[in-house]
Amino acid sequence: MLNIYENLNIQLQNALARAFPEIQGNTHTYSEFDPQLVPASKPEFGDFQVNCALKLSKFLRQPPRDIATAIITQLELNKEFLKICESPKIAGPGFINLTIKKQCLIQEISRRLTDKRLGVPLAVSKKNKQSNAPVIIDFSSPNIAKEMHVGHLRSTIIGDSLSRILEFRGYVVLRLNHVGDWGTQFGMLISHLKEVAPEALSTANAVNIGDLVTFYRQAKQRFDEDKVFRSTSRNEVIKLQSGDPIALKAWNLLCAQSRKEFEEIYNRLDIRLIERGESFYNPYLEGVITDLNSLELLVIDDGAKCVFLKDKLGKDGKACPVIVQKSDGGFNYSTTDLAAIRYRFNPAPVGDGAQRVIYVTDAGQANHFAGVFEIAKRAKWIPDDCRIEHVPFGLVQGDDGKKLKTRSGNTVRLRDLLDEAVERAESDLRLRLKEEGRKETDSFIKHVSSTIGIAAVKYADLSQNRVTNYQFNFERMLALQGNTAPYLLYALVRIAGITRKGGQLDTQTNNLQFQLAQEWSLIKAILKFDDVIVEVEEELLPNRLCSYLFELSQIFNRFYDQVPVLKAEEPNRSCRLALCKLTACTLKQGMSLLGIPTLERM
RNA sequence: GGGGCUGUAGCUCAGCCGGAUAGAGCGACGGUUUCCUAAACCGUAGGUCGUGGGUUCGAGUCCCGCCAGCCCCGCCA
Repeated sequence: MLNIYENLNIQLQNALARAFPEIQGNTHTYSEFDPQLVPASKPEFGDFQVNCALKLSKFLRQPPRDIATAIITQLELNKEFLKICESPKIAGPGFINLTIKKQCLIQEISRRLTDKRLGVPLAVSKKNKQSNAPVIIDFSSPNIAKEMHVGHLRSTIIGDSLSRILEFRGYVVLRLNHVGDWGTQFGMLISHLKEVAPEALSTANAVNIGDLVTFYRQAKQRFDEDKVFRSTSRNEVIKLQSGDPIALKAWNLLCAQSRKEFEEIYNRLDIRLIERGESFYNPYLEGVITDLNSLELLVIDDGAKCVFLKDKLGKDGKACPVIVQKSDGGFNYSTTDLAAIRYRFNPAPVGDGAQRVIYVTDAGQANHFAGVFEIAKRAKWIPDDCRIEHVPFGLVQGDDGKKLKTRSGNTVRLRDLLDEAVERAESDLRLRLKEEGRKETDSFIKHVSSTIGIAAVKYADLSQNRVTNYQFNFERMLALQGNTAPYLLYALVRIAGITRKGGQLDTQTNNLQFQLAQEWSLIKAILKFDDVIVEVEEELLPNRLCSYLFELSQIFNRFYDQVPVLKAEEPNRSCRLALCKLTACTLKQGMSLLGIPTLERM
């Protein structure tokens, strides 16, 4: 109901200005002009409430209820307002409760029945020239030569959903996979392989990903324990970064091997990404240093080139440094991230010309990003009308509240985690079929259980506010009831059932009419979709979309349970079918923005 | 030592620009099926919003102190 909200808001601003002209001339009272129009906190209060009378009371030196009365008087003089809204009511200490006219809601519903975007407007960029400027979402970002593990789950799922939401709003979204393909750890892997498995560095497919992981672990251990190995590794990185052909070939082979593994997971999750690893920014690293140097931001400390942060204080009360070039001449992740920021905001052809850059990484990197963003801002690499944001998320924990591990204490591989979700979904389904005496084909069972399993993993993650740690639990996410993917999928299955039993969802919409409370609450829930999408775009919190879809499903299930559709008399039958259709479209669209496909039967 | 995040029902969590009597789900307890998939629906019980101050007409929400947990803090990413 975005359009209704905006319309009402303007009417209220006008009413306020007419009722109290004295607040108009006051320069510092922008907030007093705000009618504070918000959705009603409870259904009894109507659809919207206006909270400003209480706030204005002090400024105007009048009781809140008098102020509310004056606003209402002005509103009721306005024909435009009377078309939309029932007569406003003053409640409590001075709230104004607004109820939208039923005819107006019906109009909105019939408009939506023919609107593929379900009321969600396309975003209009503030600047015309920027309308094609991409939004960059940097997410997933696994490391080459490692398998994807549970640590990549949240970034991948949340980043994908945010991408889908911004794409739906009409932005050009660049989904960048900033894979770790360039750091010191890479040098140590190559050094180690040179000794133990040189064929891996010259022959394609000589080692599989599992072996690579083992080699990586060994290399890491040597790196931590052996000084000599540490310095050969660092040399190896420098060789690579300066374009040594042998090192480059080895590197390419390792990347190709890992890429196969990643692609498999992304295909299962139905996630598209453009791989643009850290190595991509290699040609731009030097430029970062020269730029920072010419801006006089660089300080050489202990042999390393650093930028000292303004606000943050380090250990001894001194400013906190960010190292951008190590004493051995090598660059590190801060340098890469700075080069990436510069490139992403810089106009083409040597940049992406982005309007907004979003990083979906764990909350542990908050300090790092705060530092890097500060430097980029001081270097003026971020245009004033552009945004850069770190979208942090908490740890994935097990039931014990600690970082999720396997029983043997290893990190959980993402592929194993997905396998288990699907297996559990399948055994639930088979048990259910047996109990109900249903017979289904194997391909049906496979399809349904893999859809449910993956959906459950995604939904469980997305439905929680991302900033808190997330307790991973198969039973809970696959539960047949509650705020889970299966519950939402089931609501859609019920609607599909109505279609199968002869309900034509595409019925005439000229003369919609509704009487029952269950119908009206469904209507109001459907109409909130656009508000939710716009809110998620701004706040980057997909859990708000999940809550909405859950509520919509609950309200629909109540409607389905208490109100007959197919057996109703006309015109109720057609009108109810229209609501079913809109519910289905809204749920499907919402789920697809979460990256979750839906089912006809389950 | 410095910084960040978190603390809300037995459990897992929502809570939007500060607004009316703090909400869900699970679990517990009780009910509903000649009817479109009961993977559903209806009802009951359950709270000192970590804690102490402050700001405000009004604080779970903002500010300050304290307690607890997790994370980060110069050559890993």
